[in-house]
Amino acid sequence: MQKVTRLDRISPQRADKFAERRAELAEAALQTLSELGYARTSLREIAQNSEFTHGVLHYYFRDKVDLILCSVRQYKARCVTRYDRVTADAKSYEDLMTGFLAALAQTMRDEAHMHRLWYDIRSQTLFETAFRADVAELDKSLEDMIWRIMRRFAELTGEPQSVSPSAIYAMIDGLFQQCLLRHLSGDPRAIDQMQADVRLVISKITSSSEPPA
Amino acid sequence: MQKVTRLDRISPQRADKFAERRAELAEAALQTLSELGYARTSLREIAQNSEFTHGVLHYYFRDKVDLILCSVRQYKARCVTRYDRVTADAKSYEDLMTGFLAALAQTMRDEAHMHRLWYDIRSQTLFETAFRADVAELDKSLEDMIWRIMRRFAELTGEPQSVSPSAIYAMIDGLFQQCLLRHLSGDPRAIDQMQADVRLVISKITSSSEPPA
DNA sequence: GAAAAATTTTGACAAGTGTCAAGTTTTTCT
DNA sequence: AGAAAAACTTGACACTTGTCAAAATTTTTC
Repeated sequence: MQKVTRLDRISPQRADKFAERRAELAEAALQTLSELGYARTSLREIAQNSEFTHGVLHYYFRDKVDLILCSVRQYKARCVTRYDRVTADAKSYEDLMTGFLAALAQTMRDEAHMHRLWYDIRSQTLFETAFRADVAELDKSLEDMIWRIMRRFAELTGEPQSVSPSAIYAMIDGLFQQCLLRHLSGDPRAIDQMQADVRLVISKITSSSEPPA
Repeated sequence: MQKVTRLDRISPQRADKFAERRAELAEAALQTLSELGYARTSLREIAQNSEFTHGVLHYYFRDKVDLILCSVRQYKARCVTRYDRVTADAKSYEDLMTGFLAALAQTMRDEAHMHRLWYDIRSQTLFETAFRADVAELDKSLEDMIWRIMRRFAELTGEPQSVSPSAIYAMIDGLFQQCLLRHLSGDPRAIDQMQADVRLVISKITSSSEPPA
């Protein structure tokens, strides 16, 4: 039992096994967090969503923070390429728009619980410095993801992009977050409305216009 | 001791006294929540930020949820008129813009902890149905507050508003939230950047333009 | 000023928390 | 197969949590 010096002089297959189990437990943590939220998630609850008992968590993770950080990183890996297929496939402005809006709607429907976990963790970051670095990095990755789409829009229209990547991301994120809350509150029009809003905003953003005098 | 039937047949001054203390304790709760965040705020901690001991909280509030709801409502009353002075005073587009951006910056600097509390509570709403109604109502009030400003912008330019109130609110809220995280993380350029972003976005939104073909 | 009511404190409760150490079981290696 | 290492379970610890009832205190009422 050397969970600390584990990565030294250990056969690669051993290390893989270790990492695999870590990933498995991190997955259980994600499941639990997305179900209960950060404030109500306990280690025992996480263990119950896995095949193991609560003690094993301290065999694979230093402490609770370590586990949650691992979970967040794992979450990240899955979602930062979510729209890349859309960008690659689009042949026209309307193509890209339709594809993007469809992808937004789909992830809202299928992964709403994961999204609420993300906003919960990011809010924790406003209080707890422990998660800040990782959350900032993930946030940047999401910004880049959105920016890739916006660059493609600009390519297809020929007009230059005047709004900064971080601002566009923040706005679309705001619309997405608003939709998530409505969607989880049972509003059936939430997704349609978000699609209309995002469409309009992108059209406004990607077209040049003079600011009023 | 009739904390339930209290409002019946009680002299108004008594009821006021009761409401006053409730407000006082709710204020202590706000203080604590904005300092520690929802996940780490306990009733004993709240009591320590007041002049009383923890037991008194159950004299004035049914339970923890009741207390927090009361706090949120109290928070609301203070902030939904934040920008109304700006709207009233502005004589020109640039006037309104400058005033709004200055007000945004000031509340970001002065009340950052309260803002992070708001985003924390709103995230809780994604999991807990208890706060949903109140948070939705407050969110709507904030949307109205922003809309009053945007209507004024439209008045001053003469152009009609094409983006919906909820969409504009969501976008500005997204920019504000992003700034808050950066600001609390110690980024000195966060506020300036937000001001520039908000300015650009409003100018794009309040000017008519054709969506690209 | 005594009785009654309202207010506040104190201390306890059951339940839940993160953490960890001492076992038990399983796997790996020779 | 037997020893050693790894993986996992169990049960406990010190502490915190929301809640509440009983006692102590203050305020009001007559």
